[in-house]
Amino acid sequence: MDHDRGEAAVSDGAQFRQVSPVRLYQRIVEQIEQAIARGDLKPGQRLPSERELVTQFGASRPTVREALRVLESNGLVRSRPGDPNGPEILPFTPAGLVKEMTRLVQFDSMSMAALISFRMILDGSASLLAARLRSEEELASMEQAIAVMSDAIEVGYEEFSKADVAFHEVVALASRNSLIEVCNQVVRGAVLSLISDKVAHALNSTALMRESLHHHQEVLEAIRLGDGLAAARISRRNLYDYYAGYVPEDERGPLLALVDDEEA
Amino acid sequence: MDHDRGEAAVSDGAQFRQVSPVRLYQRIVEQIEQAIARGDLKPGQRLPSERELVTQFGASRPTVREALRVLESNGLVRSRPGDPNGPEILPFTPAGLVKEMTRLVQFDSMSMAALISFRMILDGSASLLAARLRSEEELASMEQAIAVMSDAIEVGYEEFSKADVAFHEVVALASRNSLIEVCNQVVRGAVLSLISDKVAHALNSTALMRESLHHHQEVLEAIRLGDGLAAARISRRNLYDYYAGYVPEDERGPLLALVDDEEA
DNA sequence: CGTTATGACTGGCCTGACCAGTAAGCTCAC
DNA sequence: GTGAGCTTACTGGTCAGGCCAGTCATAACG
Repeated sequence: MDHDRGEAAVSDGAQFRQVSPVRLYQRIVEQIEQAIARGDLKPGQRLPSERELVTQFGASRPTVREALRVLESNGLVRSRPGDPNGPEILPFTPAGLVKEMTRLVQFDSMSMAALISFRMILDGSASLLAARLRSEEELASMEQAIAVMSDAIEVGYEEFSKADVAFHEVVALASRNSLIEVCNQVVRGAVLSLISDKVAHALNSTALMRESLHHHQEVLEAIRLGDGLAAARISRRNLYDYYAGYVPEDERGPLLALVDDEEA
Repeated sequence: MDHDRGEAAVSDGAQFRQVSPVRLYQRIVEQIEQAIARGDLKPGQRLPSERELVTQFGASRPTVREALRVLESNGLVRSRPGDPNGPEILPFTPAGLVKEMTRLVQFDSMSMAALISFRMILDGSASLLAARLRSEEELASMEQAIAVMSDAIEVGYEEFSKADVAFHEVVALASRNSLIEVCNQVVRGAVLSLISDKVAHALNSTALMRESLHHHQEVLEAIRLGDGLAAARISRRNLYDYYAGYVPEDERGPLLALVDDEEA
């Protein structure tokens, strides 16, 4: 029989944290990360050379290198062979976020419906914010993107799709929210990569491209007028019309729930 | 004089991509990442031991280790010393995303306003979808979560906050969109970790908690009635009221743009 | 039959070395 | 003096081999 003698007293007492052995390379990563976060190391500045870091940290070169590889994969520094100035501190970019988001979408096996639903939300919100926050320059960029789309219809779907993406990028930019920008970009990429094979055939018709162009013009018009709700609604409906075909019928409920905004 | 002989012909011809030397360890990372993404390696499964990987990849141990450290820092695998089964494939967690976001905000490459704005969009959309898609069970869970919040007011902010999170989790779940769920969780985590120090003092008042509870009840009521637009609007406004104080006044424009939905 | 020792693994870390680059500084011809 | 070219002292990328402290399965032991 277990009498649980002794141990009980201990477990009743102080709270112990889970102790996990911290690798040496992690310590190094932390120190450099904090130095960057504190601003002691600014983008463009250089880290000491690997061999110099070895002496400063008191670790071996492989260990220091492991730390540098981790920092590098996180987009914080970059090492170039032969560079006498040592590894460079990189400016902050959302590249890491993009990578993580992409992983999320890839590994977590999102359903097509979830992706498109999310895209409708993001693009709709971007349109709404763009309608209310856009500058004249951004509006001009959108008009220009639309013009490019219009011209691209003659060239082919390849070009048209590029111009299409460009338009959405400008709208996302005008929303003044880098998170929307990043997420939209990732989700759009994921959706496109999932249907790229089918879409080339399905949409390679000037009629469909013209219709798509028209829809985009409607969004643009709403943005021009500053009518955020309309811009969002039209934007969502466009996406639904585009992509609903790629979603099994019994999974379209969540998509429709985002379209029927006119509640009446 | 430069006559640009020869080179011109080349640069006029084929398009060359920027060539960047790919490190050996990156190749290894890619291969393992893809194997996981493809599903060849599932969470819980084990990688061969480092020495075994050395022979399989034909690289040296330091190189293989660099690859493993990168994968480990990305939360894909975990190595335990002495484990005879080799490194373990981990299930996906959004922890990396949270880290990335907080980093971006800390390094000033993303504004707090963007984070909160995004949270308003996500939570609003989740509420909207929940109002239109929720089952009776989910509605009951929400009511229960609200009840817990109500009780927690007496206990303290710690408990209240937990119940608060639980409510939002249920709403996100009811939106039937795992992307919303995860992103919402990530953004919420990032926001909380960034203001955790201030919030404990600011909100530790039963009056404020009561007000918050009341707001949540309003959202719940809208969800019960199936009024998606109202649920979304109230949800966004609540978040604004909560968090606007943490955003500099001159950056609140984008937030207000998400609140003023009643358009005249 | 339970317990304990043993040995064959594991990953963490180190030393020392070689190579292919880079760029600064030097030399030397002009 | 000044510019072009070479030398050299670095850089990071990679490797081979080794030591240590853990872990775990198994075999020997009580």
